[in-house]
Amino acid sequence: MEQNSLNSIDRKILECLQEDAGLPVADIAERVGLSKTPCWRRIRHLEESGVLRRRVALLDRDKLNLGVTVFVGVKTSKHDVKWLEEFAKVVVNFPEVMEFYRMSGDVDYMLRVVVPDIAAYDAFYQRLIQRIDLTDVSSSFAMEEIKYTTALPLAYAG
Amino acid sequence: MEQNSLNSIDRKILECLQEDAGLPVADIAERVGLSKTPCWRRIRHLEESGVLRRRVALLDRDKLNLGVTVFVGVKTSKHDVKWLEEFAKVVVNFPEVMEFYRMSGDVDYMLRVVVPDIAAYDAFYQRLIQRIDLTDVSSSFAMEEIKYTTALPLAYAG
DNA sequence: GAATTCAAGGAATTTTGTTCCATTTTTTCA
DNA sequence: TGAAAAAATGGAACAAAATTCCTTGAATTC
Repeated sequence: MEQNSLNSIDRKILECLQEDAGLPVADIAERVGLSKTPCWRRIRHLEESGVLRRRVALLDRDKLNLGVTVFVGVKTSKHDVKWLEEFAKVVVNFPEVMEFYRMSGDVDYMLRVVVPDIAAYDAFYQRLIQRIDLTDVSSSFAMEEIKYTTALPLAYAG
Repeated sequence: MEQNSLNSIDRKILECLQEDAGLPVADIAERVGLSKTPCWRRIRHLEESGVLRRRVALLDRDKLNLGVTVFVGVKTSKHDVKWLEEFAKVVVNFPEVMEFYRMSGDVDYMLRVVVPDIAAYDAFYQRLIQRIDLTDVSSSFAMEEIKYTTALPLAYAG
């Protein structure tokens, strides 16, 4: 029994839901060539197994006056666990920080920060370095968002 | 009449939906202190005005074997419009590219790429440079995703 | 302060989600 | 190979949610 691996129907279902999580089950069922009951059960199974994590609303950045995206690179010499945990905790709690990664290579951490304007970014920056001691921080501003998607590339998914 | 600006109820509604787009209107209504009809109308209005763009399903990267995130910086000397459009078109069409920005400063473009493993990233990279002539490309690998959210910081929103 | 516009809420209706059960298909294993 | 078991399917019944309708209350205008 294939407990985990997705077959082509499950993949199609996920593709649909990545595009539009509000699609009625009946519509999805039709697209994937099933009737609604088995389709519904597959969706529930995908939820239970955790493949389908959640459904969220995506808002318009510009309409909400949040047009500025900044990528922040952080280099640090302090590599002790305690400092790291503190650092992570502080950063995670800023709602302006939408993504936060520990990196290999040039920078140690990378943040994607969203704010209304440069002034707000500066304010954010001040609040950040006030809470944690950061020496080497570099900020790169995005001039244009050419693509932003939450849809994972399922072509690979096995 | 305040055609655009959100009042505190609209913001609460958006906060709810950014967290869980599947929440029944009745539940949201209760949380924001309205009955379902006016709450439903506000949601529809937010949709119609485009503030609420869409509802999507978020999947589990690891469970789908897509654990590798790479940030790709591209520098280019070719700044003519034609090349740029071609470049953008090619990049956008790669499903592995989840984010794509034109940047100020050090690099001209930045991509966030999601793939199963390093080998798949290399394959992606080969396909990319095969399609467009890129000279200066740098790849940084994320070791750990500490935070990833699609929820915009609405504290600012006016 | 009356008229008008706008937002709200309860109830009815429609749509969609969910369960139930019988049937078909697939898999297992003798 | 073929019967038994397991798993998946689909239609119908049921439950829950979304959507509409209509009336009432509040705010704004002139």
